[in-house]
Amino acid sequence: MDKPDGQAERPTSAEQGVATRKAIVDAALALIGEVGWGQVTTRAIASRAGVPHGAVGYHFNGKAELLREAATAATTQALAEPITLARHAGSLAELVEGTFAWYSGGGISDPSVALLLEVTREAVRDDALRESFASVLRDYRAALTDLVRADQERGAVPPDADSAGTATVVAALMDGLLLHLILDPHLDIQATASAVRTLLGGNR
Amino acid sequence: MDKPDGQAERPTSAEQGVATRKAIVDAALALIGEVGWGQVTTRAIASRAGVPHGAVGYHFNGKAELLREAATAATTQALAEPITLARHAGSLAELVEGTFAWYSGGGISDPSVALLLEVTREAVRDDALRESFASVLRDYRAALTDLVRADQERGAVPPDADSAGTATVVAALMDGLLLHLILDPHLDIQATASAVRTLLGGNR
Amino acid sequence: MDKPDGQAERPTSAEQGVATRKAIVDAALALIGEVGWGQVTTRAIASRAGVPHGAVGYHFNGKAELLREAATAATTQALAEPITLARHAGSLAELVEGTFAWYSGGGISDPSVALLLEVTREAVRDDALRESFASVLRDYRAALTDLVRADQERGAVPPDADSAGTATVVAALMDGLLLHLILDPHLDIQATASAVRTLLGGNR
Amino acid sequence: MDKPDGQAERPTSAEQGVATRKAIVDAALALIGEVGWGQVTTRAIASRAGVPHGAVGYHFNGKAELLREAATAATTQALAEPITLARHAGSLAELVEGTFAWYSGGGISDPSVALLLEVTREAVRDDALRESFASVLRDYRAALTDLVRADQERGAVPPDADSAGTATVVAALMDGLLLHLILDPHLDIQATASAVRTLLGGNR
DNA sequence: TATGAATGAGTTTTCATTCAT
DNA sequence: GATGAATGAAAACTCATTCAT
Repeated sequence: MDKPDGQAERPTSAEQGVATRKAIVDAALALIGEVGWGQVTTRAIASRAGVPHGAVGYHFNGKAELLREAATAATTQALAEPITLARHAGSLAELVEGTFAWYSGGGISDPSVALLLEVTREAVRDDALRESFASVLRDYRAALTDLVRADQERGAVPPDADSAGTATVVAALMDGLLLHLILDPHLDIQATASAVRTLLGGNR
Repeated sequence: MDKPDGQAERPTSAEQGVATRKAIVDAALALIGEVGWGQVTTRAIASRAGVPHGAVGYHFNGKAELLREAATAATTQALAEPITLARHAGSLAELVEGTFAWYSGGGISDPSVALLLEVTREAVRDDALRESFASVLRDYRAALTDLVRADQERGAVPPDADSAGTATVVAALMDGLLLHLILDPHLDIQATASAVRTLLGGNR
Repeated sequence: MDKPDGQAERPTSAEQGVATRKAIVDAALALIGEVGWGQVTTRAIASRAGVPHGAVGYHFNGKAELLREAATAATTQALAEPITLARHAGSLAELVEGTFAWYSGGGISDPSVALLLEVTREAVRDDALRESFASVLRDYRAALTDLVRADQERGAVPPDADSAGTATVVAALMDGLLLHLILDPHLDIQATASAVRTLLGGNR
Repeated sequence: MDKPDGQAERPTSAEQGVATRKAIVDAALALIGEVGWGQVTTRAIASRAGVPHGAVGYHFNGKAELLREAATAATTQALAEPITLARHAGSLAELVEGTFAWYSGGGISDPSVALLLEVTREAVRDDALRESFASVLRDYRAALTDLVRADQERGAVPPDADSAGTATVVAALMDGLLLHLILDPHLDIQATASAVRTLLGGNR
């Protein structure tokens, strides 16, 4: 702990190390999203992070380890908000509407979207990364499952529907739509939203 | 001295050139799927295609042009079968069931899945590639839209649902599910299929 | 010989070969001046000449031989006009004034200037090329020497001056000035011309 | 632990870097003169400089930048001695005689002559290089102009001659002669020197 | 005779990693 | 602990030349 008198002007060596590590990871994440995983260089990371080039090799055992650590952190960070939203949503319909609103408002341009696509691509060939990403996704689907169950108790979702399966359907639908939007920005979101309302609402 | 019977024993120089080009593109596609877009090297492509290294530079203006040409061809090829299936399916339900069966049967391991993910990632930063991919996707959604309309006439899909929107929903759902399956192979496909049946069937 | 009836529509194979050779040499010369000796490629030559790429290798034993042949022709061509002018000039003063006028009129931008500089540079390391260039220069200086002698008889140049040496001085002066003009286009030509007049005229 | 007496036995990292840079530039200059600008390769430079190949790319942003930096330094270095000689010469005649003596003694074979010719050729297509070369040449002509003025006060050069123009004439004459000597080593220097003496001396 | 596809040697450039200070 | 200069492996690209047709 810092001296209780508040004299914390000079950070300790250890604190400095932690700050440098974080700066490097943050810079790596930003660059992955901007230029793509394969185009990220250690020099660019150091430059973006404002740390000397040697610091990258000093704090991480090679670029691969750094990127993996960054990517693992990224999935958790990027899904933290969606998970929180799912946990606090009043109903599936509310969550879905909110997501559509975000898409319509240009959410596709969010840096985290490109970043997550990069991480997904990388996860195909990196089991550790995939498992870590899958774990976060399971948390997300779990939150959705709870929401589905609440909706079922309320009668908004058919009681005979598999709750986990329904959660997966909703998650897959929204993520798949994001994918199509990335590739075709002119896709008609409103018509899609309307169709979703009809399908989900048709059960009532 | 071409025999008039049309039996061209030896390929002409031009024919050989076309064959070499194709071999290079095919090798590039295989490698993109196997090792990832960024890890593909011209040497590896040449080696895989069984042509000398210089041939790559001779037939294409640099690696970028080669990969883009290959990727453009790939999207068309990879979606040709799904589009055909959609055009010949008797109903949306039949198509969806077939897709689920393919997923259950290990379809995720199909090389074209990894390839399409690579191309998608690349398309984010390459407008020409994205537009070409988007065009194929529009064809795919158009086939699905026709199927939705047929189902609506038959009463299997609510007549008030937006047909194009519904087609997008189905496409996004299946592609998003593929994405989740890539990241989490243990995901319960059956429960998801069941939920989809309930949701789609609930309209009846 | 062509048929006396004038039926020369189709050039003979030999004539075609000569024409192709010339087209290649001309294209090579143009390119040397434009992009520099070392940047000239056989493909660019063929393209500029409007002949198939294979024709270059067919008509010349390699690029080096082609460029040397072209360069040899170039020196003769480029100095043909100055030599003619020297042979027909009424006096040294007239020739010098004409040269200054050409310099003032933008003669430095003439493609042959850049070409001759390229050839000179190359001649340093190619004895055959240097000897051929030197031979043309000797012709040029010989024409100037005759002019000096005529001036001496007329009393415009001191009779005790070495005529060949004076010719060399004049040639070197004009060429050296060209060199300085290439490097420093803002050089004051008029002041230089004035000084030359004073020096040459001072003998009277 | 640097000794306070200033005797730095081991060069610091930064000092070493400067030395490496210089070694590379020097090697580049030597090679330009020996094999010609276009034939210089980074491998050859590294080899000649005794540094690893990668060092070239590390210290310079590409071959072009390296050669330009080297060439800029070369012009200054190569003209440093002529400029000094001009500034300390007692008269124009003395300087000219000294130059002729140098030419007669084989000065044309001096590596810097070939190097300057290479740089001149390159300067035609590189404005920055040309301007840097032109600047040095202006210094040279300025030194000659001062010499001409001194000669005019002494009566060795006509008072009505434009001093700057006369300086340019002398510089152009000597450089042009060098050019002719490069191309025709058998040129009679003595006759030329004699003619120059007559012309310059004729003013008296 | 003439073509242009094919080849492979050689060059520049990039960059993660290492290591002396 | 920290730095940044240095290294060398690997990649893409260029291009003169060759050769089958």
